[in-house]
Amino acid sequence: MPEQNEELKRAGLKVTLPRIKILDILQKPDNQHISAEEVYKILLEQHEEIGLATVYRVLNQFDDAGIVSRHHFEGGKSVFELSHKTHHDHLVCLKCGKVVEFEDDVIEKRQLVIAKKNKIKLTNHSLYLYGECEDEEACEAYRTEHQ
Amino acid sequence: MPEQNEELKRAGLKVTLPRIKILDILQKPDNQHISAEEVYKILLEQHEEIGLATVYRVLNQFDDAGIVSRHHFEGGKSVFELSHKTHHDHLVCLKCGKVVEFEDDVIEKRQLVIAKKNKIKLTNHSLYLYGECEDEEACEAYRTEHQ
DNA sequence: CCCTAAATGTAAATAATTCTCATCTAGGGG
DNA sequence: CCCCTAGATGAGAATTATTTACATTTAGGG
Repeated sequence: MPEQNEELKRAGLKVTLPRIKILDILQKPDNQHISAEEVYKILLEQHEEIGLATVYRVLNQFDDAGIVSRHHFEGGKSVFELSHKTHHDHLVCLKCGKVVEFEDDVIEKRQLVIAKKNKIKLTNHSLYLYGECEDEEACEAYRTEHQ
Repeated sequence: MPEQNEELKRAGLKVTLPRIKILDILQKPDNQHISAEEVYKILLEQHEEIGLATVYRVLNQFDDAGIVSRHHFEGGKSVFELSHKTHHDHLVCLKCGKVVEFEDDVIEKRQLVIAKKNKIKLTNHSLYLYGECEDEEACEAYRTEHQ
């Protein structure tokens, strides 16, 4: 995991246990779109003595550094995901909570057109599609599995 | 304002002073995309003795009833707007806070395609474009005017 | 190895929103 | 037109998500 340390150093952050552990958690495929609270719970399960405030602080620093990006899904709390991937938007099933990432050039281009038409220079955007899985069985299964 | 009372009755809500006053505020063109706190402040200025809890309750009821729709702009708090208009998305200037509403058929259609491709039945979506006014003077002026 | 700026843990503080509960009132039924 | 009750309200306590204060600890450059 020397690349991890590199990532922290590049961001001007000291390499500390909390940061390594949190980065570790964020890198697990299961933990995409995770909230601060959930990160904290996982740390507890790992018997790491890391405070919730530190989790929030570290996630904010990661966000500032561009290591993660923050999303506001419906329901209030923020969720985070590693941002080394290319830009993408989200499709969320409101029943089972499954999140699908997608990228659509047509939509991206239209956004630029719309912004320009309104004389605004686009800096970023958020697009969330909400719906329900067509396959109800798979949906139900996914939901129970992810508590 | 009998149409207002009608709107409340249709939603199964008793016609009460707080509801009338809040609906009144929401109908002013200046008060599009207003937060609960802001509604409360206006009520105070009008010397109406309406509690903040009531403002939240009423806005939630209006949302449930489809009278308003709720948006989560960046920055945490929810804003509300009357929803009698047709569907539209939002373009927000992060410097002056100006909000432009737009509707784009191309984007709408692409969303349906993307959802279908992922076997999800789309129920709703949120699209916010964030940027900065190209005309900096107008932007600054707008900002100072809207405190 | 040492020193300092940066990081951390704990607990208290904030912010947005919801809930509790005692009191009040809109409006349908008599 | 009055009365009664389900529904509405106000005040403040409670919750939830997040940030801050502060005393203590530690990473890592010199």
